[in-house]
Amino acid sequence: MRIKKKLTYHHGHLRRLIMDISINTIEQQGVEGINFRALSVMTGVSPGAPYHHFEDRPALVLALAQEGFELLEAAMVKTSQTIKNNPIEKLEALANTYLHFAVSHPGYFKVMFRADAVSNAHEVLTHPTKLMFECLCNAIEESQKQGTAPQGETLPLALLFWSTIHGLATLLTNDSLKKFFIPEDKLTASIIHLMTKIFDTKAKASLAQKNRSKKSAES
Amino acid sequence: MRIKKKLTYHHGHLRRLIMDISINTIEQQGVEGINFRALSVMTGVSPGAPYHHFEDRPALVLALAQEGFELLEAAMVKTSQTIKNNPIEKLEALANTYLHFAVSHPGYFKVMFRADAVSNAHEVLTHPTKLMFECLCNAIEESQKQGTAPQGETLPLALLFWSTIHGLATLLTNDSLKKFFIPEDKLTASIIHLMTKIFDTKAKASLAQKNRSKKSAES
DNA sequence: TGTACATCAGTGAACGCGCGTTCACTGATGTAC
DNA sequence: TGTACATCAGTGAACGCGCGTTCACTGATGTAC
Repeated sequence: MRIKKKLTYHHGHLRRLIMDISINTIEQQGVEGINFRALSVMTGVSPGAPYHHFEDRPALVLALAQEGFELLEAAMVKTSQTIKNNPIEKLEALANTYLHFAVSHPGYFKVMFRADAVSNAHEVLTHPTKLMFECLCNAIEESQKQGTAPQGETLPLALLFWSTIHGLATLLTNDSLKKFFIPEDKLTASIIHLMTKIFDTKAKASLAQKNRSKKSAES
Repeated sequence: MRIKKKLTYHHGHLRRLIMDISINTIEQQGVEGINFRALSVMTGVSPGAPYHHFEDRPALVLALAQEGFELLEAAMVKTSQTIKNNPIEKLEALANTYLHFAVSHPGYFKVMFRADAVSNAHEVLTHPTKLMFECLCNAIEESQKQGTAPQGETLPLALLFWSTIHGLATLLTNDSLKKFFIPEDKLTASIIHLMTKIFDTKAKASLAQKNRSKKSAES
């Protein structure tokens, strides 16, 4: 294996390059910004070349979404396995992982969560998403067993948790917060911490406690 | 004012019709589905006619987003004013209003929260959004004063609340839940209720309480 | 109440380019023997 | 180690249409007097 000569006839990593540039494009212009012709120009290749790696445009979009879901899933699984015996801490770490993924890979995040004809119900997308969601469910269930999350069905709680981190990720990546008021970086971590604390029934009890004593101090 | 004759030379409500059809199109195909030529066909009008009502395609998209934000803001303000003296109930009602808007107007919801060059930082969008967010902030602040929400800064709490309802709305409107597992209609209301309860420090204390007594019963 | 005129909101033909996609081709690479 | 051959991954010219946009025009509507 020698150092790859430049300007070989065979590009060598065209598929990878196309996907990377696409993600970059999506970050700036959204998924509609993806353009096979422009892509061929940017990769220094003829217009037909990309078709040796992606059947058509929708196939590229699907491949990007799939890769995104797999990256996110891998990150969540890894976080999940790293932290043992402390479900609340694990929940907070999972939330941070999710947020960090969205913020540092907004292109992937955008292409993953768009309901178009292509992506809907494709097994290659649903599978990693289910695994990712399982991480949340498991962490919450552990937390419930330990008595640090509200009792009852796990599913609604997990969905609530997912909604929260997904919503924050969405508002961050679509610039809703930047546009309107918020110094993002500072707040994100504290919001996640707040969320975890609110989820934690024990901590919550103490919040109410603090609250009550404060009130009685006032009166 | 007589009944409007059909087939007048002047259409009479072309602008309204174009916007309605656009929203419909977005529901099914996303914002990229909007197409001036198709729109002129669907409204039974020549290709040039829409340009008397919208400067260009981006202007139409902006108008749709603006209308969406105004509708949402109006709904939130109305809900906010309807419920007095019960901040927790108001919070839950606001959440339901937000969710209901997203689910019953997915076209508006989609066009509102997309970060493209057009919509970014446009005053016509930021203004109603700020007012909407203020509804949340006020309700949470009231709740804090009453001692039914965690103390501390209001902003992070409000942002957390917004994230949650926005995340759930997003996951619902982009079919993430439908695709993967969830019977939406049943869960939505119960999740919102759960969220509100979790937010409510008093109710939370009782959750932890129930929890503790259950644990001691087990041991 | 009728007439003149400005303005509004259509028509429909035309322009033009962006962009996805195809195709016959050819140079590079890998593998069998 | 060299040769033959299959396969892979490029080239570059061409096709064609979808779609935004323009423009000179004209019919309808409203208002001043």
